[in-house]
Amino acid sequence: MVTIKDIAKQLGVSVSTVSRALNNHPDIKPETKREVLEAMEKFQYTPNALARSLINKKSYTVGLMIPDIKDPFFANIADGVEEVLSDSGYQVVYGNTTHRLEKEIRFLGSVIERKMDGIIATPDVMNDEIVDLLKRLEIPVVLTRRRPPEGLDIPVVDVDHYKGACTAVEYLLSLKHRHIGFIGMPEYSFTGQERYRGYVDTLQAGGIRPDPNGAVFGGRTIEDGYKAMARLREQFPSVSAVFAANDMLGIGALEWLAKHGVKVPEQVSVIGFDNVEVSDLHWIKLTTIAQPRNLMGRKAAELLLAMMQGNPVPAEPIFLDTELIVRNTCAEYRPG
Amino acid sequence: MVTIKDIAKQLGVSVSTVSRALNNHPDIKPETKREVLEAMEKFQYTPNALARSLINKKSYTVGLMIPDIKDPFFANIADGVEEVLSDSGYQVVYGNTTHRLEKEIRFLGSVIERKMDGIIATPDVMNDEIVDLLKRLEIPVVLTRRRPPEGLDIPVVDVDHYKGACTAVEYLLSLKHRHIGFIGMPEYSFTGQERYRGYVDTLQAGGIRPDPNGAVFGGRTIEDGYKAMARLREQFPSVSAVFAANDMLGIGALEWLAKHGVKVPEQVSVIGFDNVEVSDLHWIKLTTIAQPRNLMGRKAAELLLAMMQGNPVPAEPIFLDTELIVRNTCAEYRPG
DNA sequence: CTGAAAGCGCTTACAG
DNA sequence: CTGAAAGCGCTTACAG
Repeated sequence: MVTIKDIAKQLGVSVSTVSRALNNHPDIKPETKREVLEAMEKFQYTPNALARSLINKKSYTVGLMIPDIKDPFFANIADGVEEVLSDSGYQVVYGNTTHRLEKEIRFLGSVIERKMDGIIATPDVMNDEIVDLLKRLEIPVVLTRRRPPEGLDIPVVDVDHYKGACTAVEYLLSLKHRHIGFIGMPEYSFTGQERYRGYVDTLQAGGIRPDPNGAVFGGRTIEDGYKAMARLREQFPSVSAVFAANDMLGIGALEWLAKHGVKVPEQVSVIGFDNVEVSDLHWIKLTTIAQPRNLMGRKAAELLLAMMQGNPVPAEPIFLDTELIVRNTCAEYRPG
Repeated sequence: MVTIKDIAKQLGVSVSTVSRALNNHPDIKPETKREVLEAMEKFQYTPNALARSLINKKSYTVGLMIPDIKDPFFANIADGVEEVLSDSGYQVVYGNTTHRLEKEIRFLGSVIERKMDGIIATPDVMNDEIVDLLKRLEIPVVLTRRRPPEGLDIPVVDVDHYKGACTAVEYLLSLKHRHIGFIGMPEYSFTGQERYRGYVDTLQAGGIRPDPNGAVFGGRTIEDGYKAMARLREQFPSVSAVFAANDMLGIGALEWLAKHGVKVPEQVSVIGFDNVEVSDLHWIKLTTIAQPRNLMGRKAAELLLAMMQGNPVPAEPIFLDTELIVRNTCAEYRPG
């Protein structure tokens, strides 16, 4: 491996001079600089980033902690993050934690040891241990998809789940539906709660008292949605439209309806949330609420960039707008 | 930030002693070691990995260069890679190159500068520039999904596309189909060629001369498959089964057939390749050839690990077996 | 403009 | 068992 010293020796100059050429320092004769640069080229010199970071106290490295890289949602965020960060000369180091606390802890340790300059994180769950570690980090942190606990002012970028849910239900209302069911995620899920809250509030704003039998909770998968739809039809037979808290649930509902000969959207309308790739498939064409996934990543990265440059942390969470994507699974209510 | 020096000062010992405690060096009194470790705990000392790497010439960092993290295929490989590497104490640094040569070059530069210990790479295309850079790396490299040029013995792990294609066509043959069409990827695609080769050879082995009108090439997407199916039916009207070189093409074909009232599998059978998530959807249930994606990542990582420990490079590429996944889109040939 | 020296945070012979 | 010293590859005052 060729170092700054080798180049210096070759040229009979000091390492300081070589370093100055490398760093575009003004205090160097253009002539000398040219010679050094040529020698570097010739000997295929590449600077050692580790040594540089050690001195500069800046590693140009950023951590990105996500629960599951296989989930297209996070893959898209990652893509957005990388887009802006790598253009600014940062290397992003992924921490794919597979929803395991132990992996999160390990990664956070790595972030400290490797002197990363900042981190964008979506902890699987925001428990005390994680919060504690996050506090100890001493570097800029931005949270995606999660809220910091009271008192800790870590900036956040997320989608406005509540508003998105309102949009979905308003759409159903505008289609004259009155018996609107809800298929939800597990009750402990924060995003699930927000979407449910949007559902309830919008119903009430529309003068409808939410039927206690109108909502079923408990999952995230197609299979969960399938079962939930079965349950919903049973306990809330008048249901003419359903708001599924995510697309997978919606697709599961669609599947149940298809298998049981219930026509969508003629007999039952379905709207989802997320705008997952699959939802646009010919056979599905699920009307849904799109989240700006790539944008979320970009925003988080821009925020982090600003913080790493010493700008103040925004006091308020950044909530990104969702978008209603009308496809084929919702229609105007027709009695009977 | 607390360093080894701070700990030493606190305890009135030398930095060597602290270092020895940190590294489980045998030459240290257990008593002393305990004290040092306690002090580290107390002052929340974390070693500086940059400084360590600089001396040890080992960064415990591995590069993973992939064309698109949003592609579930690569996300799954990445997951497999991370599974084994992070368990061995390595941090994996993703290089998401979005199919851009310039990003690949930049990432490879980063790999050198940051003194990564090895790299697993899927270059978008294997051109001279990339090959050149790969050669200059001086660290273990393993290729996934790509072949090294003649003469360069970089180890490879990939799926056996040829054999997978043979399996697919043999299955169709076993179903008594004789007029088997092929919907292919762009002709320059290596995997596309391999799968086409499997198609042609298996047909011939079955005593069927491939009809020149039986194959159409040109894409990878659902839309491409849709158009290709239209073309195939036109130029090869007797087609009773089609082998689509990937699932997206297969799904596109399915879509065309559905829209044109051609019953699958009663009138036309379709088999894909990849076993993409979507292919298992209720409405699709595409019979296909599964690639062991996670396993590919794991194998590549294990290989790299072995190489980083100084083991010799395997001379032959590692080809992983595919698996026929029978679902609902293929049936026995029925004339008429 | 240039070089010698100190230092970033650590490890590792070497001497005791 | 312990410490002083050299060194990993670089940067940056400081002096000239």
